[in-house]
Amino acid sequence: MPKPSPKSSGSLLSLDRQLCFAVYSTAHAFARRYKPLLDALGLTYPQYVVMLVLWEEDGLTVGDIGARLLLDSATLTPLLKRLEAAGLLTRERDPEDERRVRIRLTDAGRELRAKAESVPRAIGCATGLDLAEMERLQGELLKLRDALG
Amino acid sequence: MPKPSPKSSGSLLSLDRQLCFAVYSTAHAFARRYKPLLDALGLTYPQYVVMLVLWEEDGLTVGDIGARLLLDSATLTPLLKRLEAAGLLTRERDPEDERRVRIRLTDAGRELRAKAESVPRAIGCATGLDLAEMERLQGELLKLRDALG
DNA sequence: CACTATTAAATCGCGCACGATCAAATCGTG
DNA sequence: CACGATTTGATCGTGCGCGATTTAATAGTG
Repeated sequence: MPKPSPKSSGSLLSLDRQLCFAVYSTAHAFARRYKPLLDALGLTYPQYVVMLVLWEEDGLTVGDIGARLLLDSATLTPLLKRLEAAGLLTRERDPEDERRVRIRLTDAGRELRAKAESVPRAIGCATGLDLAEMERLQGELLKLRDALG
Repeated sequence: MPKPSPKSSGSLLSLDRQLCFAVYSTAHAFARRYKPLLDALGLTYPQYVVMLVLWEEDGLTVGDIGARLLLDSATLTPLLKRLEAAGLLTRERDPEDERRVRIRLTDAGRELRAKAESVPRAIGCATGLDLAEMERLQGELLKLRDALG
C-alpha cells in the first residue's frame, strides 16, 4: 500500500495546499491593513503604489509606471485621472513624442510624501516580522513572481 | 556620520522595500498563470477557489464559503449566481433557517473536478519550487496573513 | 516620399472586492 | 407573546485589473 503523505490529507486540489490561495488571501489581508492608513492620505492601495513610484522618480510616462508595477494603461489611465482630479499630479503629452503622456507630481503630490512616511513602519509592526525576515520573504516572493511571469 | 544601510539605498518608502508590493504583484502573476488553464474550465480564479471549497465540502451556506475564503456576500452572491447560470451549482434557501442559502454542486459541477485535477501540478511546475519549498513558503504566508488579520 | 508596421495611450466590457445599507428571518428577554 | 437586537444574504456604488479594440503618432521600408 502507498505510504500516506505526512501532511494535509486531501488531494492536490485541496484549498489548504494551494500556494496561490495563500498569496491571494495575504494580498487581501495587506489591503485591509493598509486601508485605514491610506484613507488618512486619501489614497487607495494601487494609488499609493503609483505615488511610491513617482516619489522615487518624477516625470515618468504611463508606460514607465506600468513597467515598474506590471500594470497596463487600461488600469493606469483611469487611476491617474483620479489622482489628477485629486490634485496630486498632472498628465500631459510629451512634446518630444506625442504618443507618450508624462506624469508629474504637483506640490500637493510631493507634500503628501511626508504624511506617507509613517505608513511602512506601521505596517511592518503589524506583520510581526523583523526587517531581515521581511526582506528574505520579499526576496522569495519576487523570485517566485519572476518564475511565474 | 550614520552608517549606510547595506542593502537598498532608498528610504522605507521605496517600492523595492515593500513586502506588500511583492505579495500584491505575485498574486497578479499567479492570476495570469492560472488564466489559460482556468479558461479551459470556464472559470475565473475566484470562481475556481469557490469550486475548490465545494469539492471539499458540498452544501455549505454563503457565509460558510465566505468564512473559508475571507470574502463577504457582496462578492460571493454575484459570483455564485454566475456559477449557477453556468450550471455548476444550485442556490436555495435552507428550510431550517430561511436566512441561509445553501450552495450545492450539480452533476456538472462535480464532473468539472476531474478536469481541474491537472491544474495544481501545472502551476506547481511553473513556480520552479519543489513541494517542500512551496509548503514552507505557504506556511509563512498564512502566518503573515493571520498576523495581519 | 508614400505606405505599412509598430508603439503609446485611451476606451469598453466584465468580473472581482469591499464599504455601506437594506430586508427578512430568527433569537432573546421581559 | 411582543418587540428590539442580531444574523444572513442581497443590493448599490466605487475602484481596480485585464482582454480586446481603437486612435493617434512615430518609425521603418521600398
